[in-house]
Amino acid sequence: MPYAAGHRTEIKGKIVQSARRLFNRHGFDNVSIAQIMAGAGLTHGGFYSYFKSKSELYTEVLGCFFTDPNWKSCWEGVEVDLASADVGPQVVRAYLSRQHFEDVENSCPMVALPTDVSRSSPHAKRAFETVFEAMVSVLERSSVENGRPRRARAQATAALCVGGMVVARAILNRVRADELRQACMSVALTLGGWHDESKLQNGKSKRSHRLRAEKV
Amino acid sequence: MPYAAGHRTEIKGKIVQSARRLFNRHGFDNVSIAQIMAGAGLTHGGFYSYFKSKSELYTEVLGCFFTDPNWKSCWEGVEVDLASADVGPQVVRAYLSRQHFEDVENSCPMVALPTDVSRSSPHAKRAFETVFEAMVSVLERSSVENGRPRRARAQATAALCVGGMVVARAILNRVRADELRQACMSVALTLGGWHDESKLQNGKSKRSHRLRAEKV
DNA sequence: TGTACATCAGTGAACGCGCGTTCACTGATGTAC
DNA sequence: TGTACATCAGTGAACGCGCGTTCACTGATGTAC
Repeated sequence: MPYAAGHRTEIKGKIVQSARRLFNRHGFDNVSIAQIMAGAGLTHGGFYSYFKSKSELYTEVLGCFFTDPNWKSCWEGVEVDLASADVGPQVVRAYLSRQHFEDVENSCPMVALPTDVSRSSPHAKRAFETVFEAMVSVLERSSVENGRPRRARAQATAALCVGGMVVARAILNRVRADELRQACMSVALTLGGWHDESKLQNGKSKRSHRLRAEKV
Repeated sequence: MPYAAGHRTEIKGKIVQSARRLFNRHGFDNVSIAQIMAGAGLTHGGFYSYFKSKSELYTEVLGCFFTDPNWKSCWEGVEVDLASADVGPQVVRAYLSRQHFEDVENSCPMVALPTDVSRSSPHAKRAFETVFEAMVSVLERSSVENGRPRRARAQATAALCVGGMVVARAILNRVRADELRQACMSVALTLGGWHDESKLQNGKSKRSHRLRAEKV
C-alpha cells in the first residue's frame, strides 16, 4: 500500500481549506474546481476521487468553521477563549472586529456565504444551521440573566453580529461600515448584559475609549 | 418616429422587474440574460440596446426597491404607511414577517443579495448603501428618544432585521427560522422603543397574542 | 542496502453545455400624403 | 380612409470562452525480497 495512511486525509483537508478561502472571497458559483485544486497544489482531475460533486464541498466547507476546534486560528490576534466565562463579549467583539471585516478569506462563512447557502441544498442549510446554533449556544450560556428569555436574546445577538457584518461588507462607504459595526457591537453587548448602559449613553468610559483606540 | 414615446421606458422597466425576481431567487450569477429577457417577454439579443452590460443591471435592480415609491407593492397585504408616525414598528414587523420570509421573488434585495453585492462593483455597493440608509433613516425618525443615540439604535435595528432574515433563510429547520424571526422582531421593536418591555418578559399581552394569531 | 514491483494518487485531454456579447437582419410601428 | 414608407425595436445565428465532469493513463510511493 503506497502512500502513508493519513495522506488522503491531509490532502482532502488542503482541498477544503483552499475551497473555504476561495468561496469566502468569490462565492460558491464563481469558483471553479480547477481553482480550488490549484489552491491545494493539485490539478482539477483529481477532485472527483475526493468528492462526489462540487456541491458536496459546500457542506464540508461550512462545517470546518466555528464547530471546528481549530476555528480560533481563523481570527489570529483576536483572543477568544471558549472556556472563559467571558466568552460572550469576546465572541461579539471578535465577530464585529475590523479584522474580521477585512479578512474576507478567513471570514466566518455565515458572513461571506449566507445567501449562497439559502440557494443551496438542504445539506448545506443544515451545516449552516449547526454553525449558527453553535454561536447562539455560546452566547446563551454566557449571557446574563435579566428576566427576558436568554435564548431569544442570544438568537437576536447572533443575528445582529451576522447581519451587521453582512451589511457592512455590502456598503461602499468605509466610515459608515465602521459606524455600523460599532453600533451593532454596542447593542449586542447590551443584549447579553455585558455592557454598562451608562457607557452607551455618552461613550466616555475607559472601555469605550480603549475600544476606539484599538480600532476594534 | 415609430413606437410611442414611453415604449422603451416601459420595456426597460419590465426587464428590470424580471431581473429583480430572478436575481432574488437565484443570485446575480445564476441568472442568464436569456432568462431575464424571457421574463420580460423578449429574446436575449435585445438586451444590449438597454444596458451596457449585465453588471449594469445590478445597480438598477437594487435601486428599484425601498427607495422606489412603488416598493410597497412588493409586500402586498402587509400594511406599511411611510407617512404614518408608526412607520418604525410597521417596517420592522413587515420586514421580519413570514410573508417576507416566504416571498423570495419579491424580497428586499438586502435580504436576498447582500453577499452578491459585497462581491460586486462599487456602483452596486453604493446602490445597496442607499437602500440601507433609507431604511435606517425611516427607523431613526420613528424611534423613541431614550437617552441613547437614535442613529446607532436605528442602524442596529436595521442590521438586526436584515441579519435575522438572511440567517432565517439559510437554515434548514423551519421552526427555528420562525423562532429566530420572532426573537429578532421582539428585540428590534424594543430597540426602537415601540415595544412594552413587560410584554417581552411573559409574552402574554394582547399584542403578542395578536401577532402570533396572525402568524406574522 | 539495493532493486523490482503492485498500488493508486494525481494528470490532462476530451466531452457536452451554457454563458455574455456581437451583429446583420427582419418586421412591427406611427407618419405623411 | 387607405397606402407607401422610413424608422428602429427586437430577433436569432454565431463567436470565443470557461465550466463540471469523465476517464485512460502516468508516475510517485512503500513494500517484499
